[in-house]
Amino acid sequence: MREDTRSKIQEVALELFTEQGYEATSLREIAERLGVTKAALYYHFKTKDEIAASFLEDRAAALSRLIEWARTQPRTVETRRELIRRYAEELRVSSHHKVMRFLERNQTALRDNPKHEAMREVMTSFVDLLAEPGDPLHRRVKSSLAVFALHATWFLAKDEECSDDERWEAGLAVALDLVDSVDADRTATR
Amino acid sequence: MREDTRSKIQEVALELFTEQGYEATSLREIAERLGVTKAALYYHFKTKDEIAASFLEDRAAALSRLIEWARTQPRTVETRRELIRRYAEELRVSSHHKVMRFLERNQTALRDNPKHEAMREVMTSFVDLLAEPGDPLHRRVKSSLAVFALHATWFLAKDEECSDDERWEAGLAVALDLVDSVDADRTATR
DNA sequence: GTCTATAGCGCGATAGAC
DNA sequence: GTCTATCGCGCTATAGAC
Repeated sequence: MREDTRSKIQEVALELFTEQGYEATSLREIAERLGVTKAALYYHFKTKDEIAASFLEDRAAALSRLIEWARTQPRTVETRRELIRRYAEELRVSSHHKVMRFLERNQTALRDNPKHEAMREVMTSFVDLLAEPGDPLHRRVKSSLAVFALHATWFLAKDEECSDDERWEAGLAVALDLVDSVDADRTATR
Repeated sequence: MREDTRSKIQEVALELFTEQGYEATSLREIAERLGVTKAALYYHFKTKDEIAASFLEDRAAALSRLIEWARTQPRTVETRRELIRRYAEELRVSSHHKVMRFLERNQTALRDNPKHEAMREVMTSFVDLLAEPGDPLHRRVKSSLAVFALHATWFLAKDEECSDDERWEAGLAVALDLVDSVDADRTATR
């Protein structure tokens, strides 16, 4: 119950940063929500940016592990399908989708955060694994959309008349479909 | 040369809001870039929010006209394909893609701006036109991705080794492909 | 590990001269 | 239509007691 003030700060900050925006959320609000003062936050994190960096770093590391795994595999459709499945699972079981939504909604505000830059690079590597080096632009766009399809199902308005599981399944189905479609196109024009 | 101070403010504001973020851009920066003072901006716009609202309103109106046209047409694949083509053209020839990029990167900051809310609603209507009322979730996700594909080609890093025209064509090709794919799926399961 | 108190700054916005 | 000057605020961050 002592040291998890730190993780409670992260949890509340992630929620407020996402819902109200990073810049629009003051440390006073975060502190108030936790029943402490601003000064207490500064014991756990040196700056406001460092709070954001803390969860970006965590998720970038998780993504890196996934990428490392993929690099040990042959560059086939099967590997790509499995990569999509594993990433979809990561989104489902961890806070990953929350962090991605925070990122998506605060792109400019995080512009100068080094961990944001690191996260962008990892995402680029991830998307690169879904395409072949020589693929034309339209295939690479489609491959990016596969990843975006997985995110979109978490980002879309929660007022749809369906459960999180249904949303997750729909996103996965569309992503796999896109990977297959890119592969079919590649085979057809070989 | 007189009244176009107003449009110069809009132009500079749109660029800075997009590159640095809405909240991170101060009125002082906009004024300095134009060689005037903050007070001059207040002659043309009552508040900072009103500057953002001014270009959101303009593009929401353009999109509404497109939607009105589509509503006079039969709900067929051909109409949907033409709708996608017309929207792609709007993105290409006007400032529309700049405004959409600004929107995409400043979602939380614009949260309380009424014109942002209006824009969201218009975009929802637009995506709804691409799907049938009874379509399952995965088809609606795919339809949204068609629109996102058009945006993505403008939003993606400009450091790709290709021209704006090539990017535009790739986005259009992928978007039309998705519309066709949704229609094929609909026909197959009828 | 959390508190009170405050420094120091830049912001959006306004008043009123020209 | 643009200026100078200024107000009032809330923010990040720090100092130092407990």
